[in-house]
Amino acid sequence: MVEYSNDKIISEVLKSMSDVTRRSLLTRLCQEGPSRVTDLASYYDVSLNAISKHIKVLEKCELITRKTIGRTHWIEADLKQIHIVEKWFKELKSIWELRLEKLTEIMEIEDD
Amino acid sequence: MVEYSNDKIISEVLKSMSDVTRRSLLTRLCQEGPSRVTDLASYYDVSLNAISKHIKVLEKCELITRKTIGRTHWIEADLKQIHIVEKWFKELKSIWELRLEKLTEIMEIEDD
DNA sequence: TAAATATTCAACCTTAAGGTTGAATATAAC
DNA sequence: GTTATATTCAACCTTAAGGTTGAATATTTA
Repeated sequence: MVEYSNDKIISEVLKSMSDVTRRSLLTRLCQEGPSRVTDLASYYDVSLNAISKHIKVLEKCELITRKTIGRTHWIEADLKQIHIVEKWFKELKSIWELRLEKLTEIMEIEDD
Repeated sequence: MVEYSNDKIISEVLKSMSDVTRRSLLTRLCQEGPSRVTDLASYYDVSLNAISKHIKVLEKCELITRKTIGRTHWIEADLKQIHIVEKWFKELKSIWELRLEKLTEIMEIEDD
């Protein structure tokens, strides 16, 4: 089996979430459910355009989805991409554990 | 209880991990255990200085620790900061779930 | 159809990120 | 003590990120 690399996606998702405004937007979307761009923007000090851009960043890495009805864009959180990151965390931890196990083995052999 | 905000730390950790070279360094450090800067750098195409900078970024948000012995700096992974991010993910998910539960309640009332 | 509303596009500015090279520092080895 | 090794510091370059403003587009309302 060829396991293709998620590197690019993970980078995008992490970077996207590293901005405090975007994390706040995600939180708000989880709380409130589907929301309009203008309504989301009303909670922040920055311009509507800035929020529109943030939303585009989140959309690009699929942390949100957009449903356009007429002139209104309904934005909704989508947490599935977070699982990819969580999976990477898990892998990293297991790599760490694996080394510790090997280390313990070696020490046991040396004890003989 | 006053819950102080982890926002800044979370942003730093996420941003730090959003770079593919830094994630690779972390992985390698988990695999190999404490490593010297020069040895780490030998695996990458970029300059030693670039790696030194990456290590400083990881160090700043405490994803690694450094123990200097003579001229050699021993770098070691430290995954505790990852828990802070995982906690944030968990919170986000529970916020999402909470809304769904409320939504279900409302629908049940409407069913009466 | 004219005016208001919702949103994006485009151009621009400032700052930070990631890279480079060359020099500086500190320690170890000869 | 001179040379080699390990690492950082400093200055610089290029590109991208996040912000702004003003105009464009699309749709709804009056």
